[in-house]
Amino acid sequence: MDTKLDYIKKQLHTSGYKLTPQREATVKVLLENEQDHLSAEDVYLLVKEKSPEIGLATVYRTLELLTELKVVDKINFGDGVSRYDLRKEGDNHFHHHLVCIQCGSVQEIEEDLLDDVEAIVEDKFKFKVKDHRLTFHGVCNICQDK
Amino acid sequence: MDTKLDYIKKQLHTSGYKLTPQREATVKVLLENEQDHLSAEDVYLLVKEKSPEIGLATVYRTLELLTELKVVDKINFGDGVSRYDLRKEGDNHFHHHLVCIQCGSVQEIEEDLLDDVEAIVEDKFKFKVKDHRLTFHGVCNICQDK
DNA sequence: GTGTTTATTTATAATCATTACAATTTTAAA
DNA sequence: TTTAAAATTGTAATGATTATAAATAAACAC
Ligand SMILES: [Mn+2]
Ligand SMILES: [Mn+2]
Ligand SMILES: [Zn+2]
Ligand SMILES: [Zn+2]
Repeated sequence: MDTKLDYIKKQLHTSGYKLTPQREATVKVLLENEQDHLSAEDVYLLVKEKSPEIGLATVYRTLELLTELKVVDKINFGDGVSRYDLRKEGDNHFHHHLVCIQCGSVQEIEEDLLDDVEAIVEDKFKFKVKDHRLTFHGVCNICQDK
Repeated sequence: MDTKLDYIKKQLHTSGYKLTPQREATVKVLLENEQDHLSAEDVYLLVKEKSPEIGLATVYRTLELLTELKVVDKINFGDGVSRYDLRKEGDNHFHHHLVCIQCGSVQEIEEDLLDDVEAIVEDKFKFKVKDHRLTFHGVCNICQDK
């Protein structure tokens, strides 16, 4: 956990930003809830539990900054809010998601799986791929057993 | 164009809805701008040119209805608005997009390309795929030549 | 056809996420 | 210390979307 925090601290420093107490509190919440897909409001409420003096605007600005630095990915599952997803250290492509249309659960896929598709896109459409967003909508294994 | 309108009319009727003049005007705007990715506001402004008496709420409700019926897909490219994309007749999966991070252009890919990936998802994760969203972010061929 | 219910639309107000702003505090530099 | 830059705070403003109530239009029953 601290290794990851240090790594993020370095990423901030590299771009000329400091890890302020508020930013640290925000990053810690993200690290402690890595499997979730928290909205800005979610993060704000969790940060406030340990640092009640933090402002909502700061959380928004921190998440925006982390998004710019590619520490997190901002994603939208179609409900009205943006959600923030920590990137695994070293990953240069965003991971994929399986959204269940029955129970709403969100499962993650670490494997890239898109090498072939990207090759086609680069070849046929002459499009230089930098990143991607892939979400499948369907029925999760638990809901299938009902 | 009229064939497509009739087809959509049928889809509405099948689900117990009528093609009111307002809905027809909205669908026509979508058909006339098939290559674009219009926001609700965009659609509203275009509809108003020919039917000035239409209300914004009606456009929103119509787009919502068409989304439920899978006549259109609601998509979010990360700017603050939802955009609406007509499905090609008979397509049961949403098409893909190439978003240029330099000029902002959005290119469409009709080919599915995901058969193999979906097979893996269904097999390995026991997830029954119903639909997908795939967007590549990168540099379009025009911007590469600069 | 007349009266009655239901669906739809309209204009507008309310909501809610996000962003902008001005004042204040913290940190770094001189 | 004095000064300047960076960051934060609380709150106001914005802007997209949704909810509401009154008005219209369409479908239905007699
Ligand atoms: Mn995720
Ligand atoms: Mn499209
Ligand atoms: Zn499920
Ligand atoms: Zn471009």
